[in-house]
Amino acid sequence: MTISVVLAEDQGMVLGAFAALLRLEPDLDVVATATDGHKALAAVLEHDPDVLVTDVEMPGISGLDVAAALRRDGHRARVVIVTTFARSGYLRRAMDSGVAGYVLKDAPIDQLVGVVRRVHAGERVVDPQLAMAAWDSADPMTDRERDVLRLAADGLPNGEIAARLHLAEGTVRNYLSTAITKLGVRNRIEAARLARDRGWL
Amino acid sequence: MTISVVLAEDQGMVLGAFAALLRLEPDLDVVATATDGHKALAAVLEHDPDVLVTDVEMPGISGLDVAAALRRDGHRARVVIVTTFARSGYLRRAMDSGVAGYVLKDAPIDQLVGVVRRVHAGERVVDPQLAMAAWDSADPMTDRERDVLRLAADGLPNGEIAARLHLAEGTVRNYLSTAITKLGVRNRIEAARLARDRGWL
DNA sequence: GGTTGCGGCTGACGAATGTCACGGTTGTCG
DNA sequence: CGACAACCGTGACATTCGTCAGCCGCAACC
Repeated sequence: MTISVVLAEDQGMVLGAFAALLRLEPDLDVVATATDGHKALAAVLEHDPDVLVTDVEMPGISGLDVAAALRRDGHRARVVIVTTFARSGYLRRAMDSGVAGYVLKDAPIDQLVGVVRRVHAGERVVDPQLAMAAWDSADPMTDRERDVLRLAADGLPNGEIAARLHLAEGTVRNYLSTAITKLGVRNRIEAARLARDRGWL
Repeated sequence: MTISVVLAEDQGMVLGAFAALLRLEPDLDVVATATDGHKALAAVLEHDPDVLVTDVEMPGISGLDVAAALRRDGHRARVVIVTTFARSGYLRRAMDSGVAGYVLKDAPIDQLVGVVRRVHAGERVVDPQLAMAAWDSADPMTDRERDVLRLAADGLPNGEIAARLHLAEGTVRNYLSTAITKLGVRNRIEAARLARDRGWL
């Protein structure tokens, strides 16, 4: 019995390479591919595959959002996330979204096929060293601090951030200040870098 | 007659997928793979391949640096750059380094094989729409402005930037100001984003 | 030789950012 | 209930950042 797979990845060349590779496995059947989150979701609904293999960072909606949507609708497809960086925040959100597997693009290629099979067999598979890292790095920021930092990271000045969030400018400064302190950095730029690297934005 | 290829790419899974794919072509022979710039350079020197296919962004030295080193030593290997983003600054540097081919990971997978063959045949191949973009987007910044912006992008405050470059703090502020004006943005954060996206840092 | 333009460099000054002390609301626990 | 802790929100104040006017050296050009 073959395992049907939908594959989503925004870089066409990588998508093509992964697809070609999975097709070499006799027990796997790549029934569709997609280059963004919306198309991935549509492809899953249309083809009802056993497994969805998806990148996190894609144009439009992310792979994590697709996983959350499938879980909400009670869809049977099991989701494997394949991503570039070991961002522990992503892993946490992935777990909350009921993702079944989490693999790094740094890993050897054989892992991908193996994880697809194990996930289809009912296991939940996470890169072990990544699972460790997720524990001791919980996001210390509050929702408001995250909102403000997200906008600050795009280069918006405080005044504009305040306008968008309907806050006083002093309030925006204060949230940024607490975020900077909590993260142990010197200014908004370093705060944004650190938070992004950890997957907290 | 087969074309011998060395393949360099830091993400193990992508490297494996590309390698597997190139090996499917009867006229291509992948003689070695590498996961960073140093290993790529060593592999080329050891195996003397016809073509080196390499990513730009890798730990240690970049693919562009490898290309420049090979050119300097007068090595016969022809270089194909495969990269994620259409950063026109990279393309410019690639051309200066004597790179023979430049492909985007967004492109379909068939292009990679095609470009390797065409490059081996003596052609110089660049994604056409990318070549257009490179023309009208020359870096308007001076060397000093670039130095300062690079450090500012890492979140260093002006005082520390000044110390590292042996400048007065006012001078640093001024370079950043001119850079911000030239790029047509509002502050250092937006300037850093824009310059990075264009490959100017 | 004059002058025109560009890049490196600087200090002064207004504008934005970061810090601090504080009040209001909500939820939890003894 | 009262005490406590956590988060949201604000204005005042010091620090940092961004802009401006200007000086120097150098190369291009008539």
